[in-house]
Parts: sequence; structure tokens; C-alpha cells
Amino acid sequence: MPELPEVETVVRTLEALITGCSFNDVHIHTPSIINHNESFVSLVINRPLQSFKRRGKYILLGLDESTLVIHLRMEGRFFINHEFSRPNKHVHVSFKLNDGRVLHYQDTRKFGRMLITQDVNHTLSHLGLEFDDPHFTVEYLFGALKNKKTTLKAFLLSQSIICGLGNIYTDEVCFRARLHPEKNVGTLTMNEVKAIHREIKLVLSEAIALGGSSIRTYTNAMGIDGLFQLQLQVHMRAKQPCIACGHLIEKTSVANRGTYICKHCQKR
DNA sequence: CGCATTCCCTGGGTGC
DNA sequence: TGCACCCAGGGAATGC
Repeated sequence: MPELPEVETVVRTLEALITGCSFNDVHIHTPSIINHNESFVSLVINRPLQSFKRRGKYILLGLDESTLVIHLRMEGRFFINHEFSRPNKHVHVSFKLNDGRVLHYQDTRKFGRMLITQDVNHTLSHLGLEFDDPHFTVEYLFGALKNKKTTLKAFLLSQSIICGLGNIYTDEVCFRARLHPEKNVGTLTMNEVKAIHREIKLVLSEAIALGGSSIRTYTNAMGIDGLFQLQLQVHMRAKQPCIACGHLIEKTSVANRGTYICKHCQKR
């Protein structure tokens, strides 16, 4: 399940592999993957790939005049071969590169989406700040939280104030800040908000440095595995001892998501 | 408007 | 071995 660090790794991998290329042709095997696809092909074909960026969990491939925006959701991934024919039933879009290679988009559950836009800022206007944006300060976060009534977990997953966190890193941020994910964000103290702010920045930057996490069914682009799963302190550690106090980690459900907590370290 | 819930989708796991 | 059922989850759509 790619979150910000995994998407960043995919973007860097794509940049290393297809910089300077363009797409000669596109096969859309599963039209529902693409939003507004009437102009999709004409805006994608024969346009040089000029930039490789990320915004939240979205991949932004800068083409001549427009941007190809891709969200991998749960199991979306890319791989390259030399066959333009559909490799298997889970490949939904195949991009023929001008050097003969083919970039395939595979997504078992068809949750991923891609679209072409000429106004990325408008398309992604629902997203909050990046974790490394200079405007993402403790004061900004405290101000955004003080009037909200939702839980810490739901807030961190919402993308609206700070974007890029998914289920894995939300659990890690809550644990490392020693805060219960069901805590109401409107009641957090300045010191608690400081801890959340600090841990968001630390967890995401550490995970990017290790190439993201590879857990469950997800491995990164082109079979490159991240290593951050080895650094996870609570996520996927049900019934194992807390690294801080030794109590057993519990798995529960918060905001309709599987959630791992040390109930001794993370008080409501 | 703000927050909560439902839905999409498939393979893997479980129970009988 | 086969079959029915449930679970995983990001974000859009829907509900209250």
C-alpha cells in the first residue's frame, strides 16, 4: 500500500528509467482506471517526459503542455518489458516508449486512477501541505487542529491539512508521539501537537531514505523493495512486545482502519 | 458545512 | 477439494 515514501521511491525510479523518453502509443485495457479519457491519448502520446514529481501520494509526470497524474491506491505498480501486448489480466494501461520498451501499469484491485490535467494545482487543490513544506509549522498544525472534532487517526489520514500519510505511517506517528489514535484532535495540547509535527517529519524522511516500506502485497516499482518495514515500531506488530515498555501491541479498528496500538504508552 | 459511513475491487485466508 | 464468506484499504460519493 504505497504511501508518501513509497510513491517518492516510485517517482525516483521512474525518473531514473524513462527520463527523456516519450510515449509512442498507449493501450488502455481497462478504461475505468482513467478519468475523463476522451482527450487522454492525444495529450499523452508523443509528448516528451519533462519532469517527475510527487504531490502527497500522487505521481506527477510532466508532459509537454499537461501533466499525467497517477494514484497507485492499494496495489498499483509499474514495470517495464519489451512487449506491447497485455502481459496479464491485471495490467490495465501499457505505454509504448519511443526506445522500444513498454511501461505497464498493473493493479490487481483496480483501485488506482490516472488522469491528464493542464492545471495540476487545481486538480490536487484538496491536498494539504507536504511534510517538508516550510509552511508546515507547529503553529499551522495547532491552528488547523484546535476547532476539529475528529480523531487523531482520521485527521492524519484525511490529507486535507498534511498529506501523504496512510495507514502505516499514521500508526507510527501516533505511537512515536505516544498519543492514542482515538484522541480528539481538538483537545491536544501544544506539546502534543509539537510531538505530532516532529514525528510526521521524522517518520516520512526516515522512510524515504530507506526507500519506503514493503509489506503485505506491495513492493515498489520494478521489484525494488524498500527497507523501512524493518523500522516499524507498532504497525503489523500485533501481539509482539512494545519496544518502549514491553506490553503487547494490540490490533483494533479506528476510523474504519486496522490500527496497532500500545495501550500502555498511548493513553486516551 | 463538518464529520461519519459506504462503496469500489480482487486474492488470500478461514471455516465447514 | 469445493464453496461461501470475510477482510484488506485510499479516497470519492453519499448520508446525517
